[in-house]
Parts: sequence; C-alpha cells; structure tokens
Amino acid sequence: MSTILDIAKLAGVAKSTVSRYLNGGSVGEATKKKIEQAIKETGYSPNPFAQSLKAKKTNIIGTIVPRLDSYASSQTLIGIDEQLKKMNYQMLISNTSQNLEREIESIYSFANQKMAGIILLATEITDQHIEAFESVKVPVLLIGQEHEDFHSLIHDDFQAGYTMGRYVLEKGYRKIAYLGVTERDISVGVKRKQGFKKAIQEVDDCDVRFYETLFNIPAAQASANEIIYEFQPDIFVCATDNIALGVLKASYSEGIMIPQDLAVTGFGGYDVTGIIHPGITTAKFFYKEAGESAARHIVELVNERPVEKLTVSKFEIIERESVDNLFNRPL
Amino acid sequence: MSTILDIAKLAGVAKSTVSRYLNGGSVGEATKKKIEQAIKETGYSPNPFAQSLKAKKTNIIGTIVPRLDSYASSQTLIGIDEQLKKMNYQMLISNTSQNLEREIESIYSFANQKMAGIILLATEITDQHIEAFESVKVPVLLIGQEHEDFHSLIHDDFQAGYTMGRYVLEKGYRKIAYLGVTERDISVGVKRKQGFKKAIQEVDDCDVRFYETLFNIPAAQASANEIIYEFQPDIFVCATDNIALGVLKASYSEGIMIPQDLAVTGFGGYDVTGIIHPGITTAKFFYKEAGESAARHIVELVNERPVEKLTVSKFEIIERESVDNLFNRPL
DNA sequence: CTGAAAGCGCTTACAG
DNA sequence: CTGAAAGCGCTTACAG
Repeated sequence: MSTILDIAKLAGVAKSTVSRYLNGGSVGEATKKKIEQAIKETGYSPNPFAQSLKAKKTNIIGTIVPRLDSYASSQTLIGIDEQLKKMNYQMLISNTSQNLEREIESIYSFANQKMAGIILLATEITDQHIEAFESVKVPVLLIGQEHEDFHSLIHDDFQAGYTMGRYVLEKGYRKIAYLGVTERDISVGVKRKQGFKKAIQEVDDCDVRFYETLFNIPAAQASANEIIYEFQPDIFVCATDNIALGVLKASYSEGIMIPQDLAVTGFGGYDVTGIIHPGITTAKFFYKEAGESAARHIVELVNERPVEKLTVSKFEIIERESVDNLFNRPL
Repeated sequence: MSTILDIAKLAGVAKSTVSRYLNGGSVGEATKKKIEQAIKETGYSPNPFAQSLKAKKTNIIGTIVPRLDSYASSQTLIGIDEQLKKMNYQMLISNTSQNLEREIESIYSFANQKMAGIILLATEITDQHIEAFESVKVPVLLIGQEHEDFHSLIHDDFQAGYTMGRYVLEKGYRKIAYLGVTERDISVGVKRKQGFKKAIQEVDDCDVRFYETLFNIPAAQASANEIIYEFQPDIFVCATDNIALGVLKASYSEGIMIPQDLAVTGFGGYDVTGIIHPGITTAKFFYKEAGESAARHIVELVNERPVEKLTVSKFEIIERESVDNLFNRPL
C-alpha cells in the first residue's frame, strides 16, 4: 500500500501539495498532471484512518437497528444505504437483536468511533436513550418513533389507524377484535390504536374489544385462538402484518375461512401479505422512501443545516382478499 | 473527548505507561490504580482511528452481501454478527444490490479500509473477483459458492437436490417440472439440479423437463403459467423457495389446487414457507449457523491459523402440505 | 502555486 | 516497572 509520501516522491513534490490536490485545493496544471500520473501508477488511495484521525470525524452514519430479519428494517436500511452512498457517506449497521441495552451501548460506541451522525430505528425511547444522545453530542435522527427532544421521521400511524378503521366500518364490520401490542411502543401500540378508536367513535352500533399480544407470529396465533373462542369477532384489525399472519394461521388450523367466516387486516405492507392467499388488506408504509429521507436529513444535520424536527411519511391502504364487503353478501 | 495524554497527566505517569496498561503490559500496582481512577473519572476510551493507524489493521470483518432483503442474507448476517461480537470483532456490511461490479469495488474498498478479513456472500465468482481477492491479500471467505482458490463454506446443494429428488419420487410423482435458475450460479443453478438429476436417473419411468427462470416471484409465476399450460406437470421442483412461491401464486390465480392438482417443493427453508397455507415442502438450509461458522473461520484465517478449505453446511427436508402422497390417494 | 513543520491519538522498541 | 522519542498517514495553517 502506497502512502501520500510515495506519491509525493514519485511526482517530485511535497506531500502537502499532494494533499491539497486530493482535497481540491489550488494546484498548478503541471503538478496536477504529475500527481495524477503517480496516483494512477500506484493505485494509491488515502488511508481513511489517518484522515479520520486528523478530521476527528468520519463520513460514516451509524445506524442502530433492532433486528435484521424484518421487512421494515431491511427496507429502511436499503433506503438509508442507497441514499447515503449517493451523498458520499457510508452506513455502518449495529444490530441490537431487540436488546435495548445494546442500543445504548451502540450509541456510545458510535460516538467513540466518531460517527458523523446516528440514525436509530426506534422502538422504545427510554431515559437512558435520552441521556446517551445528549451526552454524545452527535447529530441524531429517530425513525419510527417521535420524541420532542430529537429530530424524527415517523410513519403516519395515527392517520393509518383512522383510515383503516373507517375502511373496516365501511365494509360493514361491526364486531371487531383489535389485536394490538404493548403501549411502550408509542407508534405501533398507541398511535395506530388511537387512530382506529377515533374512527370507531364516529359510529355507535359497534362492538369492539381491544387485545394485546406480542410482535411474533406464534404469539399472535395463540392470542387469536383465544379471542376467536371467547368473542367470535367478524374481523381482526391487527396492529402489524405479522400479527395478521398469526391470525391467518389460527384460522387455517381451525378451518375458519377467510374472508367468508372472518376478515383480517394488518399494518406494514410487508411483501408477504401480497404473496400469500388470501392476500391481506393492510396499511402500507413506505420504509425504503423513509430510509432515503432519513439519510438526507441526517446529512443535513451533520452539516449543521436546518431540518424540520418531525417528518411524517405517508401510507396507503392496500385492499386484498382478506376483507369482504358485507353489504355485497347475499342474505 | 479525553485522550491518552489526559489520562497520563491525571494519573501523573507517561502516556506510554497508560498505553501499556491498556494493552495488558506490565504496570505496577500503584500506577495501575491511578490510571484506572483517571479512566473512570474521564470516561476515557481510546480513539480507534489512532489505534488502527498504528496497527495498520482493524478488527473489523467486511461482509459483502448481494441484498439485504432476503431471508438467506439476513439470517447469514445475523449469524456472522453475533459470532463476531463474541470474538471481539465487528462486522461491516456492504450491500451491493445484486450488482457484481459493486462487489468488486467493495473488495478493494474493504482492503483500503484495512479490514482484517472479508466475507463474501457469493452468487457468481468472476475473474474480476479472483483478481481482486488476489491483489488485496486480505483473508477471504466465500459463503454459498465454492472455489478452489479460496476458503469457502457452502450449503450441501448437491445432496439436498438428490434427497429432494428421491423424496418426490417416493411420493409417487413421475411427471415433473424442474424449475431452476441460471447455471452461472453454481450452487443454486447447477448443484441442486445435478443432485436432483442423480435421483431421477435411479428410476426409469420418469417424465422430467427442465426449465429456467429468474430468482424473483413474478418471473417464476410467469414461467409456471407457461409450463402448466404446455406440460401439465404433477409437481414443480423449484430451485428456491421464492420460485416455489411464484408457482403457488400461478396456481391460485388459475384455480389449481395444491397439492391435489399440483404439488410444489422449494429449497431454502425460508420462514414464509411455513407461514403460508398450504405450507411448502422444502430443503431447509441453516443460514444462521453457517454465518456463525463463517465468522469463526474468518477469524482463524485472520490469525493465520489453519482452516479447512471447504466446509459443507447441513440441510434438512421439511415436509409440509404442498406435496401429497400419491400412493395414498383413492383411485 | 508550493513546501516545511506541527500535530491528530495512539503504540512500540529502546533505555534506564 | 517506567518514560522519552519516533512514527503510523494524513491535513492545515503559515511562510515564501
């Protein structure tokens, strides 16, 4: 591996001149040629550690993600990565395997590694998160959860919940099981439910019950089984697509036909909801696009340019076979 | 951020002593105490760039992956990441979005960034890959494809193909469409097919046709539609789970019942194959475990310890509803 | 436009 | 056991 000194010698100039050339400073035509030639010969490329040591800062955006094997995470990461590349930044992923403590560690570790900025694909924001972010003084962007102290980019959970609620009501469903998740997850556990509730409050002949389950399919399946037994709803409105998949599994195993006997909706717009049969009606979020915006925003922040504190990403209801139109049914 | 010099002053010793303490050299009890105290007070932690600049080497393993949004990739990455963390190494992901040129660029870029080693989740190995690997002289490990020049860790594609072939024959299927992929992908396009062929050659009353499609679901769906029309197979043996999903979609849309009218098998063991209904019979590979082994191997290579050139990861046939037993059918 | 020198934060022989 | 000094590869004022 050649260094800047090798190039300087080869080109017959001082290394400060080479450095200036590399960084777009003023260099004479003749020297420029010589340096270019030397670089070509050696295949020289600067040592990023030496650069970072001087600069006390990198062009890397540390991205903390709770898991690698979810549609939402992957798509968001892809969006971030692609956009960052375009802007000549790099993405470094820290996977925390859904361990909040590891998120905190990652924040400090990223700061120590002189990341230019940090993006957190957030689930819960604890006091420790706040403390960590405040002590490291690195620009931060939250995705998926909002917090007054930090810049964030969220999906329109409330509005999606409201729209989904209206949709379900318009299709004629009135005996509804809302299968949600912990309220510690504000976006998924609170906002979607609140939006849904608002829609429900606009009608008065509705029998709705609210349940809580975990994010994974087997747990959702077990919950669905119980609820089917004790409540016999006409429809499950699920807080995530995975939970909807759990409901589907429960139905298969009980011989319940979808949508004839039971309807199901989700949130997320995971690919799998369109692959399976029947397809699941869902509120699709735009993870990749959100990732791209996030990348743009964090770079703005890194360069100390202003960014709106809160950005809300859009959504879209995708109608599929898992919901019937009760008004079209023969009596 | 405090530096080693701050610690040295605070503790009243030379920075070389602090450095020695940090790196486990011999330090007197009394000085040790003072240094520990100073580190605690300041929350000091060494600047990794300065360290890397000296060491000319990091403890980071660069991992090149063709895509982030596939089950196989995610699981493999999770395995690599977790194991690497245990061994005090870090993983850096480079996503190439299925662009072979970007893979080459990533190899050089990783070398430039002084990665301790490189893991490539390989699809095709071109001459440019070989040239790149040879010129950078960084330890390399291939996952998913084997190559005589490099250490590699593969799934047992041939044996899985063979076992799947025998399985299908034992269930009584004789009119078989094998839906494969390009032979440029040796593991998926060649090995699985070869194994399957071997099984077929052991019987003689078999009508098998071989087709080729792309890796994505819509392409597989289109291919399946054509094949159903022109060949009317009893079963599709698909080279990947995604292709099997494409066949399933084609069947849904044509009103073909699975497995009554048509059976389907895949390779991979993607989660989704067990979530949908009917579940897809598939040869499950152990991606996460493979990732863990890969992590162990690359670290061995980094430390110049011997590693077998080729490691073969296991597989397992998972029986689900997408394949019937023709011998059990009423006449 | 160009070069000499200092310094980023660390580690590593080399003395003592 | 401990410290002074050199050096890793780069950048950045500062002179000229």
